Amino acid sequence: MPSSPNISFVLHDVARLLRKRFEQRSRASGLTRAQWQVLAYLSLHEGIHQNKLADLIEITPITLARLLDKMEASGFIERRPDPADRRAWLLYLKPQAHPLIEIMRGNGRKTRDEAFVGLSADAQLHLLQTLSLIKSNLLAACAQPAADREKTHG
Amino acid sequence: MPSSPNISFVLHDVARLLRKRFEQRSRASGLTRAQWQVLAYLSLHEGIHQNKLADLIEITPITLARLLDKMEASGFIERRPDPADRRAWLLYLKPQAHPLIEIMRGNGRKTRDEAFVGLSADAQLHLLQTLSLIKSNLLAACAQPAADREKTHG
DNA sequence: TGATGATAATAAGCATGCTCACTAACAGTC
DNA sequence: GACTGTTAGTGAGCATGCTTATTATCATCA
Repeated sequence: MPSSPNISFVLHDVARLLRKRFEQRSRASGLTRAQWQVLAYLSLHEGIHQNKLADLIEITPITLARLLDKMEASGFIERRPDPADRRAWLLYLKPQAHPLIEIMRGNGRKTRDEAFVGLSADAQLHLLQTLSLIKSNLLAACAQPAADREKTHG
Repeated sequence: MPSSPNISFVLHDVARLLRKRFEQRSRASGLTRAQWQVLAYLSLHEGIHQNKLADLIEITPITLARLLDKMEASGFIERRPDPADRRAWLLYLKPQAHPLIEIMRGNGRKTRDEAFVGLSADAQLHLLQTLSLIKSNLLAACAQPAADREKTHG
């Protein structure tokens, strides 16, 4: 990066490359990385509302809705009306999604194995903890007004 | 993440949140994170070809071309014909881009400060080195055929 | 000089993420 | 029962990234 390599830019690059590699590997399955993430969370929370699932994944409800549209069309998931609330849907996996879960989990593992060559298990754990800390810092920051004129002179 | 939080997903989340926070802060400037990255690299390599700049940033040439279209329309950069090659452009900053560089650098610094609360300078350096290693692993991996059927049974 | 292949840039089309705006339904309250 | 505010989901439109394909030009070799 400019002057010294900027940690934010490198982090972005790593995220982009992880996605790219995962999708190179998963092209045949019909699932993208984002869709796989939805499936992974949903498999642990069947019957959830779109809203709550979006909260879990930490994306906006509309972003999730678009993903679900595609996954429903592909036959991976199912929206059932919520008998208690006519506005809402309950989300379920379709049977054909189940075998994919193991395959995609394997693809994720292979991709991580490639990415983490030269990193000990300890180093990986440490990285995960560091990233989790940064994530919670950012979640807190994003919730604040922010504004770009906070002590611009300081 | 499913079972144990998955390091790839967390990494993705962090990248997304970094971008989101940076753009919350920079909305007034007219530059997005990606455009700022282009500007930052370009400021160190004026007169470069689009091709070479895309290589530096490690995005595809078409992705860069779209960014440059917008930045040219906004008056931040300039494409000049290469007298030695009628296919190519030479890229230059426009004068009004220069003051933005310092502002955006400040925004980046503020965003990182928020993100890295609780991380020592040593820890940040360590993180940068770890991410750089992962990035080079992934760059190498992405260049390989990959295929999703490499010892699926193993 | 003319064919062959490589290279610079762009076009088309998809995926994922956002903000902002909207509809429909719910939950209270008067 | 009507009014108000909140909530679930979606539509429109933008930004960034990719793959694949196309055009124009260059570079080489016969």
